[in-house]
Amino acid sequence: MKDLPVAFKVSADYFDVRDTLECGQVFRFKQIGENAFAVFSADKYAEAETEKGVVTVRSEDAEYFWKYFDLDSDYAETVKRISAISPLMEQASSLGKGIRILNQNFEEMVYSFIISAQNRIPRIKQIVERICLAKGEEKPFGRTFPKTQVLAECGEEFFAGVGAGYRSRYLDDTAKRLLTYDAARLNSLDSVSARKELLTFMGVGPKVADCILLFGMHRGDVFPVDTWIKKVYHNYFENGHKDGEISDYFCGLFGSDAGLCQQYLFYFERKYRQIR
DNA sequence: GGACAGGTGCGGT
DNA sequence: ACCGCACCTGTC
Repeated sequence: MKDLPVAFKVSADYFDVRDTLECGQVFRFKQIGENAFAVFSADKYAEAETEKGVVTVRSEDAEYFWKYFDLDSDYAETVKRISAISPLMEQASSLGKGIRILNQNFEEMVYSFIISAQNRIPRIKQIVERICLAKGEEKPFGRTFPKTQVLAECGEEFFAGVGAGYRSRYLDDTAKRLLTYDAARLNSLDSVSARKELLTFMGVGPKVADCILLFGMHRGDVFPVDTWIKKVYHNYFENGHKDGEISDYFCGLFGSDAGLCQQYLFYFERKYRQIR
């Protein structure tokens, strides 16, 4: 969009827009140019273009996207810390150092990651897109992600209609529950308690709960375990843990950097080691 | 055709 | 608490 004002410009040293968007934490974005991406979050919109080592973000909501892209955090410092853990972490963080953990909308993350269960990214994107097209508010840049008040009245059939499959029941149930849910109280809890609480939502298991915590509540001390991470564990960390213990194991290993380490390892395994 | 996808709920031990 | 299995829908 030409009339979109420049919100800010930042160095691309620790900010690779493509890697950040494609590492599986966000489902509403699209490539709009060779080095340009459009990003949607809740009811907000931005475009990010990278040229000569500088990322230019255009948006009406500068403050929102500054926080969204986590630009107050010093990733150089974190990468240094993670690199010191082991040669593998040094390699993984060196490859993924452009990835930033986004500050996304809590409710959008809840719905999106319920959809993500046993699903591939292109289809997750497609289902989310259909939900926005059908129930989102129309804006100059496209459609917003619908608010819970709207989703709570859609009914299970609506979600089935957009291709959510057996997750439709979970989405419907969760929307109705979020309607009267105290998210502020959830935010006040530590990550372990908040995780326990999230597990009581239909369709939210350990993996989805961790994704909501990491991407929707900015809790860096959690470690989502999916099939890729299981491969990572068995390939490089095998230490006799059962699947259900892998998340705790990595949290103990990486502490407050766990979430970012997960992203680096995920990226590493997926992009550069596509062996089985 | 069947196995699987960035898992989870459920019923059986 | 810990298994094993079915599950919408696409794709290979």
